[in-house]
Amino acid sequence: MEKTSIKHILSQGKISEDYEINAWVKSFRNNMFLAMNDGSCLNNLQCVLPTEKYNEEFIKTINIGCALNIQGTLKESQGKGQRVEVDIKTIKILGKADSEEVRKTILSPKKHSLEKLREQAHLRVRTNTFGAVMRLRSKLSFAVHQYFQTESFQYVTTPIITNSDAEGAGETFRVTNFDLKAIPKTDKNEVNFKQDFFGKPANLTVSGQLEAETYALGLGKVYTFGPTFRAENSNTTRHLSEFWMIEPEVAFCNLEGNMDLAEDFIKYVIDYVLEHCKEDLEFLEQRLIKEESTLPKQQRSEMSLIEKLEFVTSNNFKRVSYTEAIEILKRCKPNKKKKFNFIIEEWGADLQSEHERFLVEKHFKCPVILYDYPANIKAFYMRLNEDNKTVRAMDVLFPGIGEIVGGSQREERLEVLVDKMKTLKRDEKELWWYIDTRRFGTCEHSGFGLGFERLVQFVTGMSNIRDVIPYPRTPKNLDF
RNA sequence: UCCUCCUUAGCUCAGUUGGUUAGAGCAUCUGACUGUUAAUCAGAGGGUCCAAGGUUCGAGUCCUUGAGGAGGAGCCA
Repeated sequence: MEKTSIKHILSQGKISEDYEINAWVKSFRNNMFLAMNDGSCLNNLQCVLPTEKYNEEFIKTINIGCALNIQGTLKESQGKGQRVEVDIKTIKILGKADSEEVRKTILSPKKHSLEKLREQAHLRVRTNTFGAVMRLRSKLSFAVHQYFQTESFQYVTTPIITNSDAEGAGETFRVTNFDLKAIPKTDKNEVNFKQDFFGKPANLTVSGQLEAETYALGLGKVYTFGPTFRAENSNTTRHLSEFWMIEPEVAFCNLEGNMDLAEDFIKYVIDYVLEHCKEDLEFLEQRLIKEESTLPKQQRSEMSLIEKLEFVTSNNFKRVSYTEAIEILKRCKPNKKKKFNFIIEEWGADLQSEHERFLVEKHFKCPVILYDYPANIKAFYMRLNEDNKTVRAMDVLFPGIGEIVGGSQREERLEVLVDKMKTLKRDEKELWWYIDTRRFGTCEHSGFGLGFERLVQFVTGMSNIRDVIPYPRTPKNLDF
């Protein structure tokens, strides 16, 4: 007999046919009813044990958490909670789970806080919530590749170890082979990197953008999807030290095209999971409703999870220039009544998350793309506008999670780029290869970075980014 | 990194102005149960009160420091 996934049995199983499954026990009621789950889908398969055929000793070894092999016949369920169930013909215990030990873990059949589940991250994937989140994460990554591949983008893997920390995107983790107890020093008592593995300082990447740009200027349309490392001491529900980032980069494309791409891409992947992960989304939606039921009505979400996702895919993102945003913020109530911690007084102010949240959640009530920011608050590689004071930058802002995409049209003019690097004291020698591309057939090009975990957060409704990645890495946390 | 709050049984939490032997629900164990749905019913066991130091006749409770966690801010994706 061929082994079958529970997903297949529940969706396409035929009554009176025999099936074989390998799965874990989710609950065992009345010494008779086994709720089995193999991770292929949210729902369990009920398997009914003919109690008279097995002795007490054997039945006692079956516990929550056990891995079992079951063969049996599919039939209509006599009980009410499920459509079909399996009458067990043979049952084998593949892996035991001692109930005294199980009760100390989050496998024990009761409610557990998300913090407790995080402490047992190796077991939390066996819960309904994390099973749903991780299946959605998997489908979302597939949708990411599917979108770009059907749009004729080439997948590029940019280096994880880099020699540059000049990208300006954040603090880096150092990579070294040195014996930390005896670090070689120079005559001037500085670290002698010539003796390190690469012969120069090495870091984990904070962004594949600069490398991706060079590849776009050859392959035309490229995207990266890989791990990214930031050593900032950020302790928030939106930051990880190790996260996955998607960075498309397109030659012969201006900022408008970039915004179109970001919007189309996000809508595509959300549509994809709405179509392919309905069951898991419905479960997460119910979970959210239960979670919010303890809150006062004003703090509850106006839309359910699926309504929110459908709203995003069926409405245009509101595109607002930085200058327009400042005008709106200057005139808005919380600014006039000094409810903001940072009062907006004049053009040029950096927008704080309270301002972004006001625009997205209160003023426009839909995803917002802000563009054309003041040059002096943005990175060196962003293209300077004709006004000489703004750059072609854009941020996509989402309700609840803030900035989900940050991107720009890149500065393709050699002189302007080099001038900018001089002003901002960037090391031109280190980025010679990046500058070089502006010498040989330079062209208008654009791209953006999208934090994959923030996307998973938005789609699953999980409020903490640590709950949408298998093993979160954050300051002071490296437990698995 | 800054601000606020939290840390008591396997889990979630209560614990009065500092005062005998630290409680509850769930989970676990034992027993009952052939149609259960987080099964139910009866009984039992289970504690380094986060750590170190201090105040006190006496500290789960007060003070100091440290470690973790949560929320918010900054940085950002």
